Amino acid sequence: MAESSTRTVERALVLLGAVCDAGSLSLADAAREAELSASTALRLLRTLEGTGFVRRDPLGAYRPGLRVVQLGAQALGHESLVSLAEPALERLVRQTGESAYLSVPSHDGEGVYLAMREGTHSVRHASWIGRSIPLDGTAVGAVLAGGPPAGGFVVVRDGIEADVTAIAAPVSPGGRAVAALSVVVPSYRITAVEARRFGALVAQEAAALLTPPDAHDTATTRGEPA
Amino acid sequence: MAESSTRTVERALVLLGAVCDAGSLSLADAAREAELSASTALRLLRTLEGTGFVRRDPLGAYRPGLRVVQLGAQALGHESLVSLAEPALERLVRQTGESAYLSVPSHDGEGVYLAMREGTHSVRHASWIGRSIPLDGTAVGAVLAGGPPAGGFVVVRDGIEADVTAIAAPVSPGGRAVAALSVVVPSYRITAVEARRFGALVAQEAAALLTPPDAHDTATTRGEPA
DNA sequence: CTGTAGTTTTCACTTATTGAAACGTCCTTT
DNA sequence: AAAGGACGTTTCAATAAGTGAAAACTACAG
Repeated sequence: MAESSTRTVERALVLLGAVCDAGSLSLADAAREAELSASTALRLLRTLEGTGFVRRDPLGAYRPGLRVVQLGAQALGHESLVSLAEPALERLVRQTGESAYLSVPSHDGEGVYLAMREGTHSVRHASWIGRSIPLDGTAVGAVLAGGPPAGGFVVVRDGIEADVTAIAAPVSPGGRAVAALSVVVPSYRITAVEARRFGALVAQEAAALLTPPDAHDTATTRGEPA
Repeated sequence: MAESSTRTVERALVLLGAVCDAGSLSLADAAREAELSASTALRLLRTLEGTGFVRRDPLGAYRPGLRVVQLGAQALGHESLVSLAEPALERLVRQTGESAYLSVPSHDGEGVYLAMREGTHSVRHASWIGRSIPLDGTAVGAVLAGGPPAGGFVVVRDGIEADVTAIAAPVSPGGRAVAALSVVVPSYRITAVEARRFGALVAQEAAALLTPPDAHDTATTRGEPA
């Protein structure tokens, strides 16, 4: 039912998230962000600092530490989806000229961009890996949260971001969407017809993503040899 | 003096680190790794799970969660060093044909690879972003831990890894090494003369890395507008 | 010089974390 | 088939450990 969580740890993690989200945060700001008293926030941040998860810059502000970078990079490496998706993103960029993304549902009812490939146009959509995206009113959200879309893909013109059209398709092995491929285009550049063409491409890549039925990373599972 | 740390949080972070290092860990293994009782480990891992820092795979094993990937990717993006170093790594690969790395000292007396560029040779060194490297007996370690090397760079032939020669130079604005650039080559492929040539290249790039005297990322500092 | 905001330390309160023990389950061994 | 072992999970009493108000101290701004 409710969550059996350790409050201290939860708070520390919120703090860590706040620091990472902001990129740089003063103690007071961090405390406010996490709704903690200054003394508690200080203590927790010190712990995070001691373990390398945050560091203080010369002005005393808290910043993400190297441990975060290290663990994140490791995790990204292990994330088989990302490596699997790279070729697909590559192809989408080649075929559409636009930036292509891989995103997955996050734990808190949002989505996260896991990988991207920049488009070739000089005016392109500027987003980035690790960014959270709301599931409401976005193409990615529609395919991640909702059931399988009608034509296999979703087009959202001028959703949360004006002047931008997003085209997304679900990666759903066995029905449930575990990820989304998407292409994001400045709206002025795309017609309804072309959007459908792109949609078909995205849907095709998304469908093909997990079809090669091999066990890709069973090697590193469960402890080491003796 | 000693560290004023919250034990609970420290333990949880150790657990998180263990899971990320292993890529996949059973509860019992994680508990052993962190030297915790099973019940404590379970409770803490549940907290980490609830916040998205770890997730359980279908077999019940713990794996790094999306939050880790997200925060790590964000941090990597903010890490100005990485973006600054990209062109330098690129150039090193072009000039040497070998894999080039950016690494920084970690909090625990080790180093971490932050960025790399793969070499063009078909036989190349396989390492990866986020990997820890000992500071003893490595070229990177020598420049990160020790003072400024004699010729501006360090060559270590067959250090911890046999058959591999590493050439590293420190990025040290104002004396202290904050990072290292390095090139790693299969030993059979490189002569002493060429090693010196590479060394000069690496040293040159390392020295130039932080010279453009501009404040590169003051923009995102300290909260948002109003 | 006075006032406001931030960072840090201290300390008494008590809440929230802890780990041994017990239980059920799923394998492996005999 | 039965015994043994390892794992995941739950419970619960003991107490270790986290908490936040307040005060001290610093740094600015008016």
